[in-house]
Amino acid sequence: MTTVYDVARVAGVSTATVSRVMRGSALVNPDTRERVLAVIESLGFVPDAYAQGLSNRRKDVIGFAALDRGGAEMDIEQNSVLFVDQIVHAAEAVLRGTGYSLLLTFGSRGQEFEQRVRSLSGKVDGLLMAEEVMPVEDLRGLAKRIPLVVIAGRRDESELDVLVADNVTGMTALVSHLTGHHRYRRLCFVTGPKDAPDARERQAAFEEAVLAGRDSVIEQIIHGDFSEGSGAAAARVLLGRGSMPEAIVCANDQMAIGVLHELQQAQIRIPQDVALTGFDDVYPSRLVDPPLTTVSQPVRELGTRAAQRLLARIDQRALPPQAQTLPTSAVIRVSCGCLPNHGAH
Amino acid sequence: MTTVYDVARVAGVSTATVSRVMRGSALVNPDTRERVLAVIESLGFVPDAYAQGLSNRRKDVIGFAALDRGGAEMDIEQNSVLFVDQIVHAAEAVLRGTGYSLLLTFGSRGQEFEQRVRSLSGKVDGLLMAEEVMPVEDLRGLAKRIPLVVIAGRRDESELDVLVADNVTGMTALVSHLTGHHRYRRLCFVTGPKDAPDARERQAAFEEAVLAGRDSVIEQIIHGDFSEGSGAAAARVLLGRGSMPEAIVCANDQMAIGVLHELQQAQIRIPQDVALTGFDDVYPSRLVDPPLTTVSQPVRELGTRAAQRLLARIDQRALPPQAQTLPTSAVIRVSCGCLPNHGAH
DNA sequence: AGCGGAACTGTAAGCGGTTGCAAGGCTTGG
DNA sequence: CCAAGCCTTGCAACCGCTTACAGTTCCGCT
Repeated sequence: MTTVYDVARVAGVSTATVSRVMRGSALVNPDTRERVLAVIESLGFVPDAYAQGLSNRRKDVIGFAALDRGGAEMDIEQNSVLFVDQIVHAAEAVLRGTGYSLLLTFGSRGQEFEQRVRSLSGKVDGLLMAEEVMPVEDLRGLAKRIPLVVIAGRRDESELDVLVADNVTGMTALVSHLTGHHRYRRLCFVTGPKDAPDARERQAAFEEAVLAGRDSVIEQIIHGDFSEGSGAAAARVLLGRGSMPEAIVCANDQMAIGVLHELQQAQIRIPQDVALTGFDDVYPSRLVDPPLTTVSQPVRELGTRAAQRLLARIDQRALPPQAQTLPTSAVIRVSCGCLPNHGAH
Repeated sequence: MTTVYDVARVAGVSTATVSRVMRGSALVNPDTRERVLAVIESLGFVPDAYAQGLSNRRKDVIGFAALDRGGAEMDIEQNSVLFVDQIVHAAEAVLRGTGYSLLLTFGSRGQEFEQRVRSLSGKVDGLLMAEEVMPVEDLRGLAKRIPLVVIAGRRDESELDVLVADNVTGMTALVSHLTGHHRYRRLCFVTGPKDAPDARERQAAFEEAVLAGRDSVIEQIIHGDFSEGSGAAAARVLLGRGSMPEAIVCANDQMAIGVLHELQQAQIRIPQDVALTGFDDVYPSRLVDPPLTTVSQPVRELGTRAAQRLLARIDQRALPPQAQTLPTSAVIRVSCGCLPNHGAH
């Protein structure tokens, strides 16, 4: 690997001068600059970012840690990767302009992953964390040492920068569409994993909204884990009961898609026999037949704002922690029993 | 930020000892070790990875550069992100076990992006590059300085490690299904971007396969760019002609989905009025109605192998360059005119 | 008692950049 | 002709960690 020393030697100058040229300092004679640039070019010199980082006390790297539900072997369809990936792309787009790059780690909760995140924190200037990657107390500890922004973590965190989507209003609107507009009375809910704050919030909002309806009831709560497979399993539970509720509300789209396929396989028609809804409004939700009624989250916006907030905090570590809540809204398509074109595609 | 010096001072030892404890060296007195560990714990010390990297001459980071067709504002549906994201996840899963993490950069071809990749190369031990991120000559130059593995780049590269899917056999099988089994005669093709080697290969294979059929003809080639929108545009071109071909073959699934929606909007039925196929077998392709006949690529496998190959090369820089070709296969669903359950879902 | 060696620990020299400070060369003005 | 001052450049310290090498200390033996 060629270093500044090599360049300096070949160009017949000191390393200080090479460094000045690299960084575009004004105090270098134009002729010298040219000479050094030529050598850099011919040697294909690229400065070692680690040495620079050590000297500059900044690494120009942002870490991104997220849960990878399902482990290494998961396929895209079994997973909520779409959500995470959109956030990654959004964050990367923000950082791109600023010279930072994104360092990824995925994992599933546990010692090993926490260890990985810890060591990651030595490689970066700041950390973006999606969902509840680790216990809150550890999170607080981390935040003391390094700028940290949490995405879709628990809302009630006053000591951390958090970005969340407002699950409540979206879910409330959705349920009131089901119980009000459609007059469905008997509803089921398919939950997400217990360690996902979003999942818990959606469930709570669902329960509250149903109870708020005059005569609607929660017929059953079925546990899922955000995966399509767990949606299919939930459908099988329903099938096993012999009777369908009037509407099935899922904590995310992937599970709704799992439910959809499993029920259709069993000749149950959606929405004629039972209404079905999701949450997230991921890309595939509008592609399935019938198109899924769901709640749209500003996913990219979440990523964008999180990245911006992190940059701000890196700039100014003393910023008071702030929780930003982004709005969600029900998007009515067909699976709830509405006619096509009501508001779709 | 706390450093080894802080730890050493508090623990009353030298930095060398702290370092030994951190790295689990055997030559430290158990009592001393305990004491140092306690201090590390209480100070929340995490070693600066950059200083470690400088000293160890390894960074434990792998770079990943990919094209981000559509720019910063693209949404997931307008983009081939699904493909890239799957590769990222697969590669990350391989690296995870080895202590490496993945440093991402996306961009669209051009000076600025190449510059970004160059500087990225100073931050990593090796580079994974998806598609034709930069001109081949620059790629060769890069590869001289740093271990590099190209995914889905051009095949004919004997000086680089390359991983490609065998577009030809998949496309050939697909076309012969269309012209043989279904006896379609008049086919159209929607191309991908010119700078994507995969797109070029698929087109060439398509043309060759059609010409190989006795009486089938290429009715029209329509230019697309892998985005769903460009598929819709292609459909509009067809609609504008007044007549449909018998089959529309798209260079990827996203464009096929765009075509599908646009044609259905115009009351054209798939596959009754015109057959349609995609390429890649991304997750949504089985969700659309009708399910898309397409060609399945071992995307995750591509990412996995690329990462493994890169690790091997980092271990042993002198390895002779190698091109690995992974098989693809036609997956027959409904959009080609076959009945459901032929081989689907 | 004196010595060899094992077990620990400390000293200090890098790793490859950056940058404050000082020095050398020139220009300019008195 | 000399001093002052600007422009360039080099010297060397430092960023935080690792590790070769050089002590210390403490045993066990002879």
